Amino acid sequence: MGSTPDALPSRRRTDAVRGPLSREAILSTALSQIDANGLDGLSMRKLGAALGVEAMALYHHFPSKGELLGAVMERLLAEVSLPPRGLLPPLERLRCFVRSYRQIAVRHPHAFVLLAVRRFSTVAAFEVYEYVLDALAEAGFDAVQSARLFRLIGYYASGAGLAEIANRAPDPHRPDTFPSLQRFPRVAAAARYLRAGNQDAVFEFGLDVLLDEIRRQARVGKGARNAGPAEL
Amino acid sequence: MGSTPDALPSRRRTDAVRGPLSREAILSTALSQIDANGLDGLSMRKLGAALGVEAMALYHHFPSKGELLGAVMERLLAEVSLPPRGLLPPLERLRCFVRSYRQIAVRHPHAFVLLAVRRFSTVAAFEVYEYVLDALAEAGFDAVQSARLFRLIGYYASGAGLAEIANRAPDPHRPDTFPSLQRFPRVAAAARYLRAGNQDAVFEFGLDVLLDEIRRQARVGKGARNAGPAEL
DNA sequence: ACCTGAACACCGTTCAAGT
DNA sequence: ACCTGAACACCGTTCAAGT
Repeated sequence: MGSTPDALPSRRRTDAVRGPLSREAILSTALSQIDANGLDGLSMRKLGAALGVEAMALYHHFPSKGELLGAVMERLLAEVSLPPRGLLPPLERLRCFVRSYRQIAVRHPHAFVLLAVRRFSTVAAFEVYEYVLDALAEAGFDAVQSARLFRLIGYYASGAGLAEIANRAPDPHRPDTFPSLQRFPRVAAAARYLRAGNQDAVFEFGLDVLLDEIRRQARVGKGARNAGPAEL
Repeated sequence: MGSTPDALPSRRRTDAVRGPLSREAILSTALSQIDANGLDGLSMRKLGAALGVEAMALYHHFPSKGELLGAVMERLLAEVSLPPRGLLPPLERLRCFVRSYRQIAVRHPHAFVLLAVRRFSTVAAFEVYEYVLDALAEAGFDAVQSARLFRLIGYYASGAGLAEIANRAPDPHRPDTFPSLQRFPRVAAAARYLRAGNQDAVFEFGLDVLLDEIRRQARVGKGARNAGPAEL
């Protein structure tokens, strides 16, 4: 029972992460735990266990669970792709942003809730805001118009992401007692077009609508005579 | 210490709710607790205490906390106003729906998260779906188009509601370390138009855009010659 | 039928202690 | 500096018991 010379190390880590604990290792394990077991499935104790460490060790790297989840958010945001200015016209850059934002929800349905629900004003978030506002500026909008469209784009992006989650995953907290469609003829008729398989198409349709509208607003702003939608 | 004749009842209820526990009383107390202390602030034990009852008594009315929260969702949904068919043209009915859906977020910012995050297929929800799809049908859309626009409206409604929450309430889990605006000139310029005070105006602007687009789609669907937007 | 009380298996977090 | 172990004040839920 004493110290055996060649004793196996008592810590086992499920990931290929070894050596001293790092913020990086903690965050990626946390994210994969959330992906696997949901937000409620993540506890400091289980996260510690997955890293081969006591729960309290985590507090040496993050002051609280809330702060840790904030860092997970930042990590999610880093997945959004923001193609550089020169590469694409401004409205196409916006399209890329909205698409890849929604992809976060597709890839991390449980974790995406964090982005939707928690307010965030971090450097990573501000970089995204700046990117979007910059594209709007290049499209010819002033600060007021940009702010409005910024919000509109945000609504669409987070609404689309949430719909992605809500429609794919069944609710673990509640058994699905599906109401009979007899009483809801319109819902019955639309049901087959509302299935998860159609989501991508619906999303792209909505995105086109959104961008068309922004294009239209740009034309109005410039005056109808020298409208140049081709450059957007 | 025995039974005194005129002993005050040992239960005290914070609400004006008396008599035997009812689903109604539990739900309204639960909602006001969530409004006051947030979703995480609601526990079965505290809810019981607020009702002057042991936590376990609640399980006689709801099988689990999840089921209780589901019933709270239903209650929130009941707040949405759906003016009857004859009273307003279809697109104006949609406007009412989206507006009042967002008002749930304004009135119950903490509880609204439930609606946004959890999937729900209950009778109350289906009634709302049917209402929206019916308005779209009256506006002349077939099942495919209706399904698309239904989703689009849903994105906008829940995105707008969430933005309402995120921008009003500071995050309790995370101290706000606001990044310096020096590095973000566009954000700095738009900041004053993105304040909470402007939210109503931005929302109405976006809603107009959404409905304009739906009107346009309706015209395209009917063929350009007999377009009658006045009736929408 | 409706509620209680004790118990079980969990939480996040604090704090003193180890190396 | 980095981690442990025990402890505190909570959770949701089960189960047997009370009336």
